[in-house]
Amino acid sequence: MPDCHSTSPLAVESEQRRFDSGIPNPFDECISKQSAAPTIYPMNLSISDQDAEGSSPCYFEGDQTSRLHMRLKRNLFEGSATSYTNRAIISQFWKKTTKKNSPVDHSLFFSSSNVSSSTTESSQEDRSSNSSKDSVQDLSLPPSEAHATSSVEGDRFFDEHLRAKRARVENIIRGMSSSPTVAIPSNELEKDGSHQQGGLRDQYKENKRKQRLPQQQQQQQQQHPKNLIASSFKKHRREECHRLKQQLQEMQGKLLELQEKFFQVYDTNELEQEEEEDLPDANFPLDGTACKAENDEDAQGKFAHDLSDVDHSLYIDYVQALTQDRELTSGKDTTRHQNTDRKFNSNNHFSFSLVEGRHLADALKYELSNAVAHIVDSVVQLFSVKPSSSSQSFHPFPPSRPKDAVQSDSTNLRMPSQELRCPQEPTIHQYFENPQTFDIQDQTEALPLVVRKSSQPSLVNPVIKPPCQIGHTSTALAIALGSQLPLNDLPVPVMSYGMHADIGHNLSSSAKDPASPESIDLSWETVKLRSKIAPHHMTQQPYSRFHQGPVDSLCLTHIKAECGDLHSLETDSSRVNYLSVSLTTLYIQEGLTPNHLKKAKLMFFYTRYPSSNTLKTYFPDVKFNRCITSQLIKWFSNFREFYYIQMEKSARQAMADGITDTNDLKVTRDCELFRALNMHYNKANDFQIPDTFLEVAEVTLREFFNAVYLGKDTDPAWKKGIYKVICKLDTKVPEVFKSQGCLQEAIID
DNA sequence: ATTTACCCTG
DNA sequence: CAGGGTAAAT
Repeated sequence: MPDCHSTSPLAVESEQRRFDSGIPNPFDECISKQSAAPTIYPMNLSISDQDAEGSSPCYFEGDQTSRLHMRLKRNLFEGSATSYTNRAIISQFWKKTTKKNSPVDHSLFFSSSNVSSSTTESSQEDRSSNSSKDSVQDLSLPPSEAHATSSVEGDRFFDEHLRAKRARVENIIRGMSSSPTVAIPSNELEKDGSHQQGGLRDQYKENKRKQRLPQQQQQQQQQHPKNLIASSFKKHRREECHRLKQQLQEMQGKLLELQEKFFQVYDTNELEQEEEEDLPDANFPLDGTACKAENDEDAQGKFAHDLSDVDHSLYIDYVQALTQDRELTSGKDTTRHQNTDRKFNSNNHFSFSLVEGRHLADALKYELSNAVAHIVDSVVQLFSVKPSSSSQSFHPFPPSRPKDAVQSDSTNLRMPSQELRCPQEPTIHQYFENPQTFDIQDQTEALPLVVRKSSQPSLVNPVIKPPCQIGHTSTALAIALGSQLPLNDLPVPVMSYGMHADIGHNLSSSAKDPASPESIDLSWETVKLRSKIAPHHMTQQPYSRFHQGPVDSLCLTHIKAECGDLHSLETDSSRVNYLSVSLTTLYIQEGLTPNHLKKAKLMFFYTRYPSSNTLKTYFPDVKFNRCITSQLIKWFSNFREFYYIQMEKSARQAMADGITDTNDLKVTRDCELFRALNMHYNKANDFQIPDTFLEVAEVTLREFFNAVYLGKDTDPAWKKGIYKVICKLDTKVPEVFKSQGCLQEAIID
């Protein structure tokens, strides 16, 4: 398969592209996703794709809180990375608390929200047939009564304020509930007698509503008097659902206007944002009652998407602000709390009482500490395990993940269940699945490659037990421990691949086909991209810590170059994430090893210009990516460099020796040139250099001799022609090199 | 604009 | 052997 020198680069590139396109690389897939949506989140707090999937049914059979939960989690993906940790934790907390006592949490988060309180009522009605009257009454209770368990000091300071605020909000709610266009199927709200033709409603109907509502809605409003709507809705609930939603939109619009009026103190900037949210919001909470009552799945699915994203972020911001407030003021500074409450009340449909906020803050702190403790325990457990011990003791991941990785291996890399998995894992599991095809020396030698350069692995005498005698995970652990590297110095560069692949690809996993061709070749661009991300985003990137490690150990030149500016990005905030990810990296440890280098050198006897495809064929145990490929190509480039230098030197020596006829130039196993080459490519002298290589060397030597003899060396590009000739002399590498035991077998030759 | 190869240095 | 600069190729 020799090809001329001039076309070799092209061939290499084209072959590589073909390979990349033909073989789906999970890593590349993840990279592409990541590049499309760079938000990151820690492994241990990662959210499954199912959770992120907006159409996941599990969130539609639940109550509004479940939907909100989903929306919150989705916001975690879509939001900025700056606060993802907190948000993820909050999401966890949310899930946990809503499972335990969702009704309470309803009121916890929504009790004082005019919008969501109706939702709460409806949810409770659906479940327990409680009258809305009772619910409203609950809402009317002061915080101290509504949450009798609260013992937080300083509640009294806010009772008056909160009571007044709640009273006003409830008044508005009642007014809204009694509106003729309210699409509440049940009569509870009407029965409770609390509905009034509120002056506020009329006021806004006259002043603002017509300006804000779409034309279509105004027409509908005129076409359907309140009684007609109520009756027709009862008779034809499903048929009227669409119209109902429009009416609910209208209600929502009025509600927003009421909020604006009610909290008119607040700036106009965020009001604009609210107006943008007008339409999506319109379908949400109030109509949740109607839709749930009529059991309209379509509407439910729509509603699940209609909770404004701003609500989530604002909610989280509110939680953060509330927590901060509490820590700063210890419940004494009422002004700050009031400001916080009012701010979020005005711009958000969420609302908290102080007591509720404190409950939430406490719960969040508890969950945070638990999460940290769990991670620390996992790490301690991991690194207290001895290499020879069982692997069962180390399972930083959900139990299904490694199993899944093993099962799927590299055969079906597009399985949705794998999208969250680090794409490097299959390789490790490949390793474990076929230990005989891997040389454990590869792994043990990989890390000290730079640390102790002098060590030369013996091809004939493998020292280390085959990995099949060692637990799988503990083998990986042994690799890490055997390297005698501190945790911080675990080999990094390849890991950063896995990490940044993990980091963001989930965000767009549903949006981008992982197998799409354009998503394959983006891995390296992603590395570059991430290296240029603003520091405040990088601070939470778990792999930033790794870059102080022995980067050279895995010889990933480009990563070293590209990510060099990440050295200064270590932050304590990444510690937890770093720990969790470092566990992952034990699995995805890979790279070119000294044995790979030795093998490449032996391959050089057959091919001087191997294509990337050839390299991939003959290094089946290497998880190829751009960096690995570049490294291998660079190796051969270095081989060629040395080779041609030796040739030129020998040719000049021959000319200095008075040789005039190229036929007198011979390359034998006894000559100086051969010894130099053998020393370089076959230092252990345990490989029988093929005769074809001697012939190639002889041709090369003659080419150099002729060039020098003819004085072509004055031309700066005088070697090009020689390269062109030599590249055609590549011969096929023996098949034995494809197998893992190739070194031993080849040596026997 | 990106990739690749060559060349040089350490 | 890796890193970096440069130029050529795509």
